Amino acid sequence: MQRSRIRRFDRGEGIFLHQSPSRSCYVVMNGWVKLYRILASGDEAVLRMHTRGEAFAFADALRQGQHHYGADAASECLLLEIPSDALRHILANDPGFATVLLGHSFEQIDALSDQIEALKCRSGVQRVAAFLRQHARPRGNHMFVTLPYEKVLMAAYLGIKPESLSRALAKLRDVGVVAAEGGLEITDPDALDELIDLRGAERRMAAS
Amino acid sequence: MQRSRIRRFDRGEGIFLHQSPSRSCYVVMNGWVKLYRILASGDEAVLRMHTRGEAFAFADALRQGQHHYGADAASECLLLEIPSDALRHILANDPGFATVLLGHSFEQIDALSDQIEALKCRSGVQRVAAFLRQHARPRGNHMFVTLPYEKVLMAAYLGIKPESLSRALAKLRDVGVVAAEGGLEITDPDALDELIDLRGAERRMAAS
DNA sequence: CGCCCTCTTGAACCAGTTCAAGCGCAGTGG
DNA sequence: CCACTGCGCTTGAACTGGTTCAAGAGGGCG
Repeated sequence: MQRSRIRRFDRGEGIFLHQSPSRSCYVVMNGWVKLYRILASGDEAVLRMHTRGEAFAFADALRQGQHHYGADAASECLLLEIPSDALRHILANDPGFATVLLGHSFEQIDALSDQIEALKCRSGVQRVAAFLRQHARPRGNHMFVTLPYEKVLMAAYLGIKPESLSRALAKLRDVGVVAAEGGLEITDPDALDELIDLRGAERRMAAS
Repeated sequence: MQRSRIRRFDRGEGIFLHQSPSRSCYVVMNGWVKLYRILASGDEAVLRMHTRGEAFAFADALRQGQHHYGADAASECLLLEIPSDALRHILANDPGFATVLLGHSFEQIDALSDQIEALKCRSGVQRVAAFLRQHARPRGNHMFVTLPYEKVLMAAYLGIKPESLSRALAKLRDVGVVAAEGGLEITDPDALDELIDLRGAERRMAAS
């Protein structure tokens, strides 16, 4: 573990590139990291966002190949950088470590499955609403969301354009999502939950 | 391993339900299996399709909780059913087995990431095209796709409605995808690849 | 034959994109 | 001190991709 080190990244700084050789894996100590791919078309697909306590690039490190995605700092952040061979060394010597990694992989799979579920079945507004619910924390006697990063990035993560995100948030004002000092306040969480579970036909009914 | 057994399922038959207690995991010997969730809205999200040689529900089996998704036979299929505690027993006694499971998990993560990439950046037609390329096999001096299951299911997997899939395939006829005995023939794979990598603005140019 | 099931097609409609303009604000330089 | 610029975000209007609803074609089967 003494071979690992803490590194600081500025907002927007690259951590590693897609298809670069994998030399390390990372644990987020602070801030946000974006995992993404640039397609042949030039579009960027944001695969995952990671924050404090979460790990990434473990799979790439263990397989000793290239990174399966790129990683950028989405905000200023601190990362624990673990060299790939150090990781493999731990895995070979500590039998319990494989189980820890397995557990971690399973959580990733769950998170990705949730995303796919949302992309296939929910509208943009619903995905935004779900995103807000997920990031909402109690504050005083209301729920409060501190937007974790810029809206351009949030939109990319949700699979919509920034303009659509802007319009989605405008619509959510009717359901008690109001701009507040440094974020958004959710005055009626139940209404938000209800909106998230609406199916297509019901959405139109509700809009009228 | 003598505690495992081979089971046969008919097309459409349920294998296990979402949130039912996890008692076994499976390896597909033959046929296709659909992993899905039913949302509160009533919509169905198809998360993954698995075929010969692929495994599923391992994560659920090891975590000893409930299934994180439902599973149905998409076609008639043969599955190797492994009881959860047998799996845990192997994991505890065979140190190399954890590595195998890890590798398997990483492949799942890659597959899910690819899906997210497609859903966030590609149009419906492009996803259909990519699906066909992925399933195309050489046959004579052409590429040929045997459609693996009904189009309703294929559409759900691709995150579009059956009608849209039908129209997408109609559009792809212009790019050399022609109906043939028992499937589709791809006369110009390069054209298909090109279409897959087109970005929004270029798509409209090409359409004219 | 009639029935069901899968798939296709058409027309109206809606969600999200695109392009363009405009606002508020921080940083810069005259 | 204030114009100027760049950036993040919002808003409007036109447009497109995909959905919805409804109708119909074709095949398999009792």
